[in-house]
Amino acid sequence: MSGNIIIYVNMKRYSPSEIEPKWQQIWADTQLYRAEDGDQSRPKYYMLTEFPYPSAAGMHSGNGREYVLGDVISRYKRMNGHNVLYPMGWDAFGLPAENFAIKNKIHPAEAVSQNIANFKQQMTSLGLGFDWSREINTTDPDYYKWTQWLFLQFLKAGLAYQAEIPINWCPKEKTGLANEEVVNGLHERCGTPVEKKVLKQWMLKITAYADRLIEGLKTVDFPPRIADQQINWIGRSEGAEIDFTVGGEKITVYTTRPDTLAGATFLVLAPEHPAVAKITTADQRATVEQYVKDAQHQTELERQEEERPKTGAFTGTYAENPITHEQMPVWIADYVLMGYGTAAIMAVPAHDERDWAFAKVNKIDIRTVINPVMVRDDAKDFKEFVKKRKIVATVENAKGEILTINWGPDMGGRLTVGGTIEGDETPEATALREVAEETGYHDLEVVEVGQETLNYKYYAHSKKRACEADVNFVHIRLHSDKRGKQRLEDDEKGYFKVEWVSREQAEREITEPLHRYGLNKFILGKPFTGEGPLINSGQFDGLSGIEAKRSVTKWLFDQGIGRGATKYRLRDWIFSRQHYWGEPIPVVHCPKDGVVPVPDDQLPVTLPEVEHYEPTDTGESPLAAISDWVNTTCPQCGGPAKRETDTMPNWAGSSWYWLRYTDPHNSKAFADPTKLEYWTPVDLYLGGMEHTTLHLLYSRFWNQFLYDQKLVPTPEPYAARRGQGIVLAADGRKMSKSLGNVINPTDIIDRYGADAFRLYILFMAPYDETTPWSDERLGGVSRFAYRVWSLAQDLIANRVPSTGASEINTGELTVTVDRTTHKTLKKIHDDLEGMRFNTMVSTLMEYVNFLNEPRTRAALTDPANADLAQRTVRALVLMLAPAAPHITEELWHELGEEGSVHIAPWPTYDPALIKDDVVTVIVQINGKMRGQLSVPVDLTEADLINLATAEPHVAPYLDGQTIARTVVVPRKLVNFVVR
RNA sequence: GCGGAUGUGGUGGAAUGGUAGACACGCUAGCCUUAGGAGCUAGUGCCGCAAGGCGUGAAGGUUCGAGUCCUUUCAUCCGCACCA
Repeated sequence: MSGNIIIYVNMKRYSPSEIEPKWQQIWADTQLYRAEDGDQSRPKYYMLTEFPYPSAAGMHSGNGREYVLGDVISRYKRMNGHNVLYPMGWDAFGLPAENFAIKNKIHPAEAVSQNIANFKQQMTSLGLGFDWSREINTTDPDYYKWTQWLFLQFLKAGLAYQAEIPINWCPKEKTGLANEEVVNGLHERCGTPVEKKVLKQWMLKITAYADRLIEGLKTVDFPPRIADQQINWIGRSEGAEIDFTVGGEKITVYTTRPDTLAGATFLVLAPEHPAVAKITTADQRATVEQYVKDAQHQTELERQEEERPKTGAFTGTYAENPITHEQMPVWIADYVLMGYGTAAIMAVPAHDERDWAFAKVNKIDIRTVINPVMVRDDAKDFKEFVKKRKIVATVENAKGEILTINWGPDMGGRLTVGGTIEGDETPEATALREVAEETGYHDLEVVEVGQETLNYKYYAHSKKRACEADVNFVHIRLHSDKRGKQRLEDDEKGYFKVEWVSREQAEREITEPLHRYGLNKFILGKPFTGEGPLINSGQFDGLSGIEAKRSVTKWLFDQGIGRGATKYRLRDWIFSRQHYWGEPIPVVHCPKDGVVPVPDDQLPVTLPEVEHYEPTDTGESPLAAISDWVNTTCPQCGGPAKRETDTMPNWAGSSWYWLRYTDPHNSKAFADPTKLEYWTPVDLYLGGMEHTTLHLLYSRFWNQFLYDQKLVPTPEPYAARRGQGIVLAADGRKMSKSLGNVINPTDIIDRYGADAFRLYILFMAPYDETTPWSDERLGGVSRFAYRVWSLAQDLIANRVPSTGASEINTGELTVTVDRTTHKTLKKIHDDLEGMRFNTMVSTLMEYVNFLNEPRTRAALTDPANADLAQRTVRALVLMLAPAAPHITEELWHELGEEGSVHIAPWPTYDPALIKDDVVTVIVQINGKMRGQLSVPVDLTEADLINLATAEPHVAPYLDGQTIARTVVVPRKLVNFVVR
């Protein structure tokens, strides 16, 4: 290999800092990445990555990963003959720009344009192939004119409305927030605890599309975690609304469990429920008003505290349970939320944990209406059961400890007291008897006998038969420690220990389902929330599950006091912000005509030039202070009127931006229908997981609405969505300015070049995994780029075939090189199609390592093999082009090509060429690898077995053994099963 | 609590049910030199001098054969969460 040194010395050096800017300039000048509208000669491919908010900090490596992935796919698709649209733009409205402007005393637009220039430069230096002729900016009046126009379509369709509602208010940024922007009671952007404030807000009726947003997911290719998260967020639930008459007022409650209606022993309204004042009796008024006041002053954060005791206030009024005809007190409590369902519930303490806790605190009746049914796995397949009657007794002493019988780990573990009901004994009597017999304690008091009978099917292994037990539960308290002799059966003596354990220990260790049920019911406050046959429910007794729900709902409907109902967790989208730097909501308030949309020919409603952008304390937008702007004339009657001063949230511009890319300069429409028809839907949308329930949901909503308005051609905007993983800092923590562990793409490019950065991004992990950055591993990938360069230089130089000379290297090696090339072509193709970029890079590394093996490299640099060298280096350059566009473009031109490698056709593999004629077959004994054979592919099975039997490592294992079975997988393995 | 995902060397990560650890990083030893953030050679899952044995969070199961399929379980991460 000493010859290499000479080659290195004479070789043109690989210098990313020289070739990368050179090609970036040429690509820009030649508009290499320009997408052609309406080109029917090739399939279109719309590759979309989320446009960034152009912050002052510049691009971070998270953006970098996303755009590099999109770029690689774009380039691959383009080389495969697609008309690729890969656009980029700026989502530049929003508070950071406003805050930056306030701080630095410049106009937000100015701050934005500085940041954009910086971003664009960074993107270019990464070699990202965006079609810049389609660049958009949400803060450009030519763009937000159409954001406003689209908003007016919602308004005209009745899906935009104003409502006086308590909203999430951020006291620091002085603006209202969408529910999606509140995380754990804090504003997700600035971390300030969110308060409630009642304001008149513009709302978009996204809930009207709740079902469609769920259904639409079935028609698109989203990863399950994204689809599930959206479904979860929408939170569809089915149940019933039930009307109650309370003090002359009709109160409607929502429940998912109409089957438990007979178990409802009280009603609870949210403190903000409009009927509260009307139904409260005079003597309760002071208490109720105080409670409502307290609830108002709580922040979201306080309201979400864990293990918060259930508080509430009694209104003094009662409602009647329609099944039991019993009187149910009506309470208010903050565990019932204003925003969900009907803000009123029927409380069923026996079958709901929260209601149970509330009933306990406030001493309200608990009425059990379900007999639980449990089937242990081992009894599933049996038809016949031996019937039994049993009790489980949960015994508590004065210290709150639980009486347990410890059978030890192998004999059933820790239990409470259980036993069989004999003759016509009552459950209560059985429980007292069993406790005394098994533990000796006899000074006992029965606290409660459960109303339910649990049906339990199980297989008794000791007796080898399937049993069905009807079980009653008894809660017993120990009066004193007085203890007599245990009276035990012979098979019990000495096998268990009687032990008192703490509540916590009992919760950990008692796992047997029946004993656990008693513990949950009496001690832990976890009532049974499953389904089973109804009891204590009059005419509905015996019905269970769906059947019970349906019967009760139908009965309610027939009585005229209820109906089936579907509710969603999703709330309508609060679309108002009280800030300067956003799209003005394009309506005018006229004292005569009310809310009047600004006519299309007067759009856009542009932001006025102002001195101050600071938000106000009143909850009014700063625009309200600009009287020149606010005071206008009514488009309908021409009289004096005022402009709406709220602006749109920063999600508005991104709710339709992918549509604008198809026709970014259109001044007559948000986009030409034929261009929309050609380009949409987006074929692949790559973005961050954090947008799943925000931008991704909002933009699907807009698109579905626009589809209904016949303004866009497809119901779903994105045919496929993928989320890239987060790039962590080298220390495994999230990158953050405060930790000082941020990787700046520009630094990496300066040191290693864009191609190395891109290759490392692809190589570091599967694209959707969160993974730490590593400078060391980046160095490894950078060395790979150098190896490619030096290899390619050698091969390119070997371009003149020697005339007449016989090939020094045998034809066999030529075949091997070509075969490896074509195998690699296939693998790279498969990996790109499957988005397995990490293995794509490692496959290329293996390929280069193979070509660099002394024997191969010597052959490839031999003038006799000039043709082989040329086709090999061309294949390498083409395969590497999407990942490393600069080095490959440079080499492509050194190969004598005029055009760009990025519009060269993607190399295809020849299936005939990748077939091996010799394969390695492994030989196993009982599934363990013992030897290998190198054999011709077409060897007969009999010959293969013969060879395998004789293999030196294998033969000793077969000596004197009987071969019970021989498994042969052609071209793969032989497995001898011996006894 | 609900929903989703993930567990493989010192590290990032490879493995259509068929040789576990590809490709890299790091490390060890050696070579070379224009002394570099370089390059080259060899080695590197664990135990063992070796033969060999053991190894994919844990325990069962299916199979000729399991990292991969099934059951149970533990741990970690992400999202939601008083949603009736």
